[in-house]
Amino acid sequence: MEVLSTEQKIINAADKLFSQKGYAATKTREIAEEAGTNLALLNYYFGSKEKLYNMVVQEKMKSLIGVLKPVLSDEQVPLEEKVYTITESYTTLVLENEDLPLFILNELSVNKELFVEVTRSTRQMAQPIIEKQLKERGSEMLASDFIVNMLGLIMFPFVAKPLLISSGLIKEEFIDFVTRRKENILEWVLKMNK
Amino acid sequence: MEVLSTEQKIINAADKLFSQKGYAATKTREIAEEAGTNLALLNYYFGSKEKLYNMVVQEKMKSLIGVLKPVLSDEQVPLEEKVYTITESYTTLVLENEDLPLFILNELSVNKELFVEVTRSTRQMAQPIIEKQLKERGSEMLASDFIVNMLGLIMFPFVAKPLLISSGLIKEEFIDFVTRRKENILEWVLKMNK
DNA sequence: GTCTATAGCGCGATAGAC
DNA sequence: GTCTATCGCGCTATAGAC
Repeated sequence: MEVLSTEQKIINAADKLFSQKGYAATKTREIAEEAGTNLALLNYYFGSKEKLYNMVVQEKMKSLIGVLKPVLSDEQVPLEEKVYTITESYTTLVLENEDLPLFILNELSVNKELFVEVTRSTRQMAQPIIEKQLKERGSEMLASDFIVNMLGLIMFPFVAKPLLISSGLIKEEFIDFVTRRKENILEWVLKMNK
Repeated sequence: MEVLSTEQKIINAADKLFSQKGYAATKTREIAEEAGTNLALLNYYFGSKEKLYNMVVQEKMKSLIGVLKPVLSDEQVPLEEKVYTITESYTTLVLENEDLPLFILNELSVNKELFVEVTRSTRQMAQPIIEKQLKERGSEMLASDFIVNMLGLIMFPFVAKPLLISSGLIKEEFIDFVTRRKENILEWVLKMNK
């Protein structure tokens, strides 16, 4: 039974609420209540709502984008292994944090400059490598299509989860659904490149 | 040169701003200004911010989900044609309204009950048909995977557009990118089912 | 129908006691 | 470090003149 500091409790509460509802719709009083404390302490520790938010966003972004770069841009790792590794780690990561993809996409659509450095350098490193590896396999697919297709197959069920649920899928089935997909994505991606 | 009524100008402005920034972050004063009028008229025509919002959401949802049901659940339309038709109409629709997918997904993730009727009936009609058509082609893919894969390949580039832009893609290239993909998605989907 | 002016309230932030 | 009480701004909504 771990005891969290008030500061950490506020970060956790903010993380949860910002992820679910976005910046504008989340009230600082709600965060404080969710953390079991009060508004004054939030400002005591973080100075303002905006500073607290930026702290949460930075953390989240690192966890999501940080996975891609080293795997994609490593010339020693064959395509199959890239797809397999990224499918595994993203599915696991996002299953534990299901609001993360939509949160990041929203953040990016508002604050477009936020992650230019990370994403641009990832692309510059990875694109030529992927392109070469696709050619070696005799595929004519573009590297950008390859990456978008792979990420789409992995992530789309999570961003579209509310649609799936709304159409009748129940919560437990959703976990089964994405877990089963994990086994198929490598096969699907390879077939598309044939 | 068409002249719009004040009421219609407010709807258009609300549509634009709600889609870009969401409900909480959009101020009624902004909407009024964007529409070239004032706050009082907004309330005169629509009663409240919330009522105006609901009007916008209903419209948008119909335009997006309404495309799927008749095509997917028509037994006379073969799978190839389904993929082709949906790819064409969704790509065109969303190119003219790029914030739409993310907007709908956000709306659904907050207000989960909103579209249960449409989505549930679409699934109940379409799932058995798709399942049968997949079997006839000798594919062992599940209907749910088929639909998620197809929609993911079509829509994911749009929801991930900020990421693509952030990684270095420029605006004009994005249009080329999704237009070129349109030509390939049918082929990709068919290969996946082999 | 359209406007200006303002009511009324919820929000983020802070003062100050403990 | 933690709390209660409160300030002051900016928001939605409305009253009332034209």
